[in-house]
Amino acid sequence: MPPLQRGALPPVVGFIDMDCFYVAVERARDPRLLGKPCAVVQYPTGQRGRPDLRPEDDRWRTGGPMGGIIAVSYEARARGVTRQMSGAEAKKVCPEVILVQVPTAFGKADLQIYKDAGDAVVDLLASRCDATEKRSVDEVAIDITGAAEHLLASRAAAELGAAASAATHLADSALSVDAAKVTRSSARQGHDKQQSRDTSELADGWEEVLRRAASDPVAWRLIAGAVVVKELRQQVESTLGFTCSGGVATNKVLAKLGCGLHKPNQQTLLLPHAAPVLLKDLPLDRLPGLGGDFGQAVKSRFGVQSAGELLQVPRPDVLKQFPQRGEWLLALAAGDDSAAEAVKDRQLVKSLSNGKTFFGEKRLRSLEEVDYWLGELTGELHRRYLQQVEKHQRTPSTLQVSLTLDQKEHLTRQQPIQLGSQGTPEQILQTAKACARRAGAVSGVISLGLSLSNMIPLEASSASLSKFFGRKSEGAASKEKGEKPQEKAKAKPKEANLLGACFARAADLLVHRLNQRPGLESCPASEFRPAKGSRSGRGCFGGAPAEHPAGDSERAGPGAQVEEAPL
DNA sequence: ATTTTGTTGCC
DNA sequence: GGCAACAAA
Ligand SMILES: Nc1ncnc2c1ncn2[C@H]1C[C@H](O)[C@@H](COP(=O)(O)OP(=O)(O)OP(=O)(O)O)O1
Ligand SMILES: [Mg+2]
Ligand SMILES: [Mg+2]
Repeated sequence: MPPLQRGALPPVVGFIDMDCFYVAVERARDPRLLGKPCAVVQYPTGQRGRPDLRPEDDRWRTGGPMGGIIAVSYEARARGVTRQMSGAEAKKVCPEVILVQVPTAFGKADLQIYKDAGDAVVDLLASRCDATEKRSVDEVAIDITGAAEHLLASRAAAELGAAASAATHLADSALSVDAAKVTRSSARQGHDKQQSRDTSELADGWEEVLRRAASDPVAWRLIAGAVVVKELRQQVESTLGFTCSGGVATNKVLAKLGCGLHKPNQQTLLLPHAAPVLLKDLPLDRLPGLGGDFGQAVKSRFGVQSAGELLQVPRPDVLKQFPQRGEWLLALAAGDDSAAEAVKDRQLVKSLSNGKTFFGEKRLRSLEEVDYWLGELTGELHRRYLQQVEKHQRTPSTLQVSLTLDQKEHLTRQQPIQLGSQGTPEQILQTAKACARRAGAVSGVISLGLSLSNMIPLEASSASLSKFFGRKSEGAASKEKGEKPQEKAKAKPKEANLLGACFARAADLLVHRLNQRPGLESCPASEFRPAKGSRSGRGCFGGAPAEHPAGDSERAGPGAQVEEAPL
């Protein structure tokens, strides 16, 4: 990997998470919400033929059913409002709370305004980053090694130190370590440990850090990274009007962990020496991949609660209980770089999906009803598909239908679809119906979902290809957003697959080398199987397999699927 | 009684 | 390539 070869030094990784994001998007549209306790709700978007609520309509909810809360302002959090509450419950604990309903289109929630806002953040960040990875609608991981090194070379050390320390929490400060002790569920709600931002706390520890960093190149680059993140956050706020929190560390896991320690509108630097301090009492479920059944199994298997406790378990015991993932697990609990994937350069989503659930009485009882809702879902997805063609010159090649039937059975059916640049809703609907028929969707349908995936570039113009190669291999800020270079789609009946076929292999290798590193990485779910019937409160829409990562030889791999020993 | 997106294992 | 399961925001 020519451009970013940095010898043995680890990269400088930043992580950005927007503050109460959907609320922030609504506040940017309607400043009356600024400073007020408010929340965004999804009204149970049910019946056929109800008028849609467009983004520009008055969407404040005052009476009737209030829907479920999906985002909460910090003012409302302080008064006890939480996600997952119903609007009515929120009104009980906080009568002043303003509830804004998400727009609807095609008879269902329409999240487009939030997606657009999230994309704008990614675009802005990408201007200064070596790699920009969209992690969710409101999160971005960034490789800022280049920008940090540039600052180191162009600004005086004292100036950098002053700028970083004035704006950045240290992850091993007393306040940070306290913030790390709360479990995932309480951390998500926001708590006082995260919020106090007086300067005496910020100063805590910085003097010594700056002294020691003089002879520590890794630390110095990270400190410069904190300045980069500070500037990027400022730019996001002034350009887009959203505040966010930031984290800086040598890998994605730690950067994200740091990011979550102080919110809203704050940032945290997690230097290598702080990792053990922070992880010692960190509840295991705060680590990525351990927030679900697997994390619970790890906890109960060893009788541990924190990452520090897990590290006390004799290594052979861990490896015996979790042969495939034991090494990864221990590296993760230690905050080791080898447990985290490199920051990928992917600025766009890999799939477009939507879905709707039909509870109880609303269960779909006939083929006619199923087809009606497939039509509504198709309408929305087609609109989004056209947007991808226009804005990003790419088209999906797989359609997946997912549905839940009466007895909780969940099924998916997929098939290739050729939409090119001018696909029609009818084309999507016909394919969707075919999939639904194969799945046996006739009556007792509790949920329906559609997904378009396997995005491929439209138009194998030599321009788009050489752009891809040229920019990437020079390593300079590439504006490519991460589509698969192999397999070009025909924009029109013409344009065959010539260049695409020629370059597919080389492009694949190149992308792979830029995006992947060897090592432990990844956090799958083998070696742990949930109890038989234990699939109760989970989501309905199985996502679409977006694409194959063209797996590099040695993963923790399939082959030896090992059942965990019973308790 | 939510709606998305991404990953991995297995065939 | 197709499908199920899991994890996350
Ligand atoms: N379970 C969910 N269902 C639907 N939408 C969700 C869910 N979780 C999160 N979202 C949406 C709404 C959020 O504003 C947005 C970003 O999530 P997240 O970062 O976890 O919280 P947040 O941005 O609202 O607050 P915070 O300031 O704590 O980050 O994604
Ligand atoms: Mg957020
Ligand atoms: Mg988030």
